[in-house]
Amino acid sequence: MTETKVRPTDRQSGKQRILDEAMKLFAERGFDSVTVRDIAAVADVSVGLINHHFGSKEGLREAVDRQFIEQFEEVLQDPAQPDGQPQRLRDASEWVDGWIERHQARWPVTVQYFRRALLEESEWGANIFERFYKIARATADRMDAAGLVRGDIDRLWLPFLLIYLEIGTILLDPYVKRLLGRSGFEAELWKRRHRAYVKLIYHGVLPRRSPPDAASDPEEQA
Amino acid sequence: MTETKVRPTDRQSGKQRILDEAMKLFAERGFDSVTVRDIAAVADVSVGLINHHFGSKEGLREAVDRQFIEQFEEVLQDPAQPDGQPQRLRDASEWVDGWIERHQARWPVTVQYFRRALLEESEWGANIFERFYKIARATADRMDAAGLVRGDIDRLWLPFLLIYLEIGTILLDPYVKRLLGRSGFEAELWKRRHRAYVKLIYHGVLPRRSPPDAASDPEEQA
DNA sequence: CCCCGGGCTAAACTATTGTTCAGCAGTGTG
DNA sequence: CACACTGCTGAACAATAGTTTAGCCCGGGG
Repeated sequence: MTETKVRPTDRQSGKQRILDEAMKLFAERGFDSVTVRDIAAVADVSVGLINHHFGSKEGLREAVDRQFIEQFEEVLQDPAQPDGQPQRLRDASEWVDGWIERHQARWPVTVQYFRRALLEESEWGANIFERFYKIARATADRMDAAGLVRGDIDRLWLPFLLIYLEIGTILLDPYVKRLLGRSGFEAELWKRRHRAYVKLIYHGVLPRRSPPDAASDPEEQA
Repeated sequence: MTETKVRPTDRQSGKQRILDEAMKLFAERGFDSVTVRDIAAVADVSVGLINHHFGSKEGLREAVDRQFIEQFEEVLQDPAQPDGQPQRLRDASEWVDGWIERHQARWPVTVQYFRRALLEESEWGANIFERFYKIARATADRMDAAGLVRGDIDRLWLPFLLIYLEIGTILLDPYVKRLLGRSGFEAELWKRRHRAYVKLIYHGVLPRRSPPDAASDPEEQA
């Protein structure tokens, strides 16, 4: 056996390893599908240590959630956006995208964890969604106040549609990956997506003037 | 005990009840979080019957998946859209929305199950996503051919953005429900959302002419 | 009438999984 | 040197959950 074990001093504490590996596993497979023995194995600690530090598996979940939220909060106060809310939609989406990029660069697992939290409808997942909503809503309101939103646009749904575009990207990325062969979060693809996103929201897809052989407004076509 | 038991002849077979109740529970809590005893309890059968009919819990999952796909396929061949692909985006989204409405009206669980399927990244969930993609892609291509898509629109991302809007609605509905107090799939809200969705895609949110006190193109603002 | 077979039950059985606990190794302190 | 403290181990334990099995009920032939 050529053990490639790192010497104790070189690696973080067992407690931290448990936290990190548990987060990975929960993100990949979901809480119930992961056993404490799985975690102990990849974290290279004994099963007992988990309960020693966290009391129970449920306690571990809470600790992992806490760690995630901590990182998340930290990033929400990102210095790139210091004074309150962004002024324009573009800023907002850039801000959100930037968040994802930074978040993902440092903790690829976190995006996955976020995905699971939303889909599993945890209480704090709902809180995070609500924060997204508030940001989207505030942005839409501000654009509106600046006269950047047409009168016939539905004020109720606009913020949600913005969120769907943003979060849909996160939730469905695994499938995009299958189709495109690579993640939509790879730098190049991701920036391209961002531009498409901003353009769609501002201008829609229709040509400014009527196309050659189509009625002026396809919505009104028979 | 005033047992309100339905007489055997009045209700469907135990096998079918297991199938239906398992689908509900899997949809709500996910496969691993549901025990065979949970299922047996709500289906009002003995634990043994599950393995009797399906061999194992895994066999039950496959049967439930099969039933879901069956219903799903059935609906994909919906007579409302008999001859091939829709011609215009509006038709496509109406078709998809209509699908959801009918699907949800008859099997509210199905939407939830779909949601879970996407989360758990099952093989057939990926297939369904791919079908969504093909529909969205074909629609975008057809609009493009009809000259309804501006030249500067990103052809790669457009179909995905359409999907994000559609599927985001499904995946995030639980949270919308919390914020709005009711599901985005309630008839009135849902139609409103649909109009907002179509309008956003066609025209974006910007006024056609420059607003009073804003530059003509906010993207080019400093 | 007997017997067969399918649908079904309930208890027993087994494997898995969360939890507990007695104790070991290293470190620092009086 | 004794002592305590912390991080940690791993076997044992208990609860949970999937599976197996002997057998009941009942309707339909032979």
